[in-house]
Amino acid sequence: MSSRSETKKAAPGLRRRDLVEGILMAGRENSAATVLLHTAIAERAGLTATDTKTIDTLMRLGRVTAGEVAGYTGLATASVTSLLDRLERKGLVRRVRDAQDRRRVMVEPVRERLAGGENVFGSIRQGFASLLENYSDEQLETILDFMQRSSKRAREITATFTANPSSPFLPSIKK
Amino acid sequence: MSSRSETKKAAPGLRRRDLVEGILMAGRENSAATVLLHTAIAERAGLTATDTKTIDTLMRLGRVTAGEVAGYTGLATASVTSLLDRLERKGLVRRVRDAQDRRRVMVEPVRERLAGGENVFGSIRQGFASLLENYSDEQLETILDFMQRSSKRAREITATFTANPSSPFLPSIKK
DNA sequence: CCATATATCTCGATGCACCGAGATAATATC
DNA sequence: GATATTATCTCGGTGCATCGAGATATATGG
Repeated sequence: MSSRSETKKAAPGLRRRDLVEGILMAGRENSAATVLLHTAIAERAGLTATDTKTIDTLMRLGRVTAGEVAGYTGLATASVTSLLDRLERKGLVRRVRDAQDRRRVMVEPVRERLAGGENVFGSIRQGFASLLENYSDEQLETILDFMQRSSKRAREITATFTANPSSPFLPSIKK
Repeated sequence: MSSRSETKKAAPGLRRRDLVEGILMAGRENSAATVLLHTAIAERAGLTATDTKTIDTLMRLGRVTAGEVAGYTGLATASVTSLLDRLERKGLVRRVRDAQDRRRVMVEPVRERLAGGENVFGSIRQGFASLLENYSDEQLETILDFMQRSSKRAREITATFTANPSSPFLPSIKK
């Protein structure tokens, strides 16, 4: 793509400023590609953005109440009911009545269904795993460290958005 | 963070397997965080998934026709019209009649509006840029190389989905 | 137990992205 | 220069996620 100082492998010899610039650009590129991939997967499975967001949350947290789902998604409880209906009908989550407080409905992900090696996620995993063969152990450590810091930072930035509803976005967006 | 066994080459195969495993896990984590961030941004700006997808395409390709937007998004032309109406009303894209073929409408991104340093994207960039100060030049080269390969791979996988409508996804998804 | 609070669900209504079919305007073909 | 083709738009309609208000069931406190 951007063939400045067309060196072949990574980019040896680039000055640090160029490296930083390149990584930031690659980061945007990577974000866009990630979103497109997720969108394609969701579309294939007939899931809305809210559906996948909920599934991601459940995969992270395990088992939460329906009310907590409302909190995480920002939906009205009526909407959560139909959201969970959708997901349960597809076999992606399970509703379990809480034994302690039987008003509550616990929601849990059906992990076999979501992370099994025989579905898309398995083949995607394989696709990315093969990329890693090109790197030394030290390099893998660097990559791992960066990815962990990077997603932590992404979550921090996301939090500033969702927490502070009046933070600036695009200048004067018209509805 | 990774203050685990500082053994250097004790069990090379095993250690490496852990690294690979960790990176794959961090990758999922990172994907989820990225999607959440994008969703939060889009929501804040009142953009749908199709809107952001279109904007990403325009940022990549520059200027395309309305018909090409239909191709990239998979929308009917009627839907593209209202999609472009939405985006134009917000000042994010511009419609320009093609001088050569005046039936055609060229669509171009309003880059000042989308990538200016004073909006969210600028502050997000800043947030990620500061992460990079922790690494040596060699490490940055590794990170850059990996990110480039990674997004290339993501696009390849996405292509297999959109190209091959009957490839397997989740086992027996019920509508 | 009775009153009140809490968690989820049901129901009817609404908004909005999307679609198909036809209209409009410019271009290409003969 | 009549006809077919292409690119976009207009219009009416549809599906679906979401919502508010009220219903139902359970829990808690006096």
